Amino acid sequence: MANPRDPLQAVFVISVAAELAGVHPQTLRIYERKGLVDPARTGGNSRRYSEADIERLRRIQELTNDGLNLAGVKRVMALEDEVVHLRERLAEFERRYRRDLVPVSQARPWFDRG
Amino acid sequence: MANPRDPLQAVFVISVAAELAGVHPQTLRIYERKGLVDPARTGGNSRRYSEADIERLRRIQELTNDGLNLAGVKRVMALEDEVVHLRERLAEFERRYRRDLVPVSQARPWFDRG
DNA sequence: ACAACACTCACGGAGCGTGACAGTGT
DNA sequence: TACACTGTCACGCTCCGTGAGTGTTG
Repeated sequence: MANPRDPLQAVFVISVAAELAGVHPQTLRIYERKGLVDPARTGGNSRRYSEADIERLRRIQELTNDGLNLAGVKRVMALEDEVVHLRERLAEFERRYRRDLVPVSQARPWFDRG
Repeated sequence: MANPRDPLQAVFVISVAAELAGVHPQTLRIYERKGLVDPARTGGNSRRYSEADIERLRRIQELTNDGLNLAGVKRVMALEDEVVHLRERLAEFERRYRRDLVPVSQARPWFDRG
């Protein structure tokens, strides 16, 4: 239990999270107020960032380095999540299609032809 | 021919396009330089905006009104295009699945269950 | 008591919309 | 000639990162 490598285990205080993400600690507070990250809190109201939070912070850095402002970052990350979800559904369709329904004799199902 | 309602027919000069989109003409030149729109040009190098261009300009307005900067608008619109494309592929899968492969006796195929 | 957390405020750079200006084309 | 296009430049506003300052927590 309490494995620090668990991506959902919130272990990093703000100064460490800022260092890992390569930004000013104050910047992380700004991101939180804008709704881009939502770190856990201790009983004493201190932020604790998980490995997944750090990954998200790094993604935010990439996007801001590309010139996006925070409103754009928020919307882009939501859309990227949607794209991932749609790709997963598509892959699931294809898997089922192949496994359950395409005759073995049919070498190339329609979704492989174009 | 040359139907002005054709969404690909480039007919509006910049002042009219700006009025239709509700923005300053100079703003449209900025959008073009940033790669957000690409209006046609006449032989005399004047811009001509199509109905589709106007629609795109209105979408840009929506996004900037939501606080996005132009870099964000560009990326969001590309992602939205991708989402549309993925949804179309998904719908195509479902259509084929229903038509070709799901037995009539099977009332609810797997993709309708969750 | 000290270090690191919490929060708010102010400065500076960059992005973007708007207007002014000069030149060109119809 | 006159008007609307072309471009560039400058002003002002907002956004955002950074630092300072102060209070609180462990």
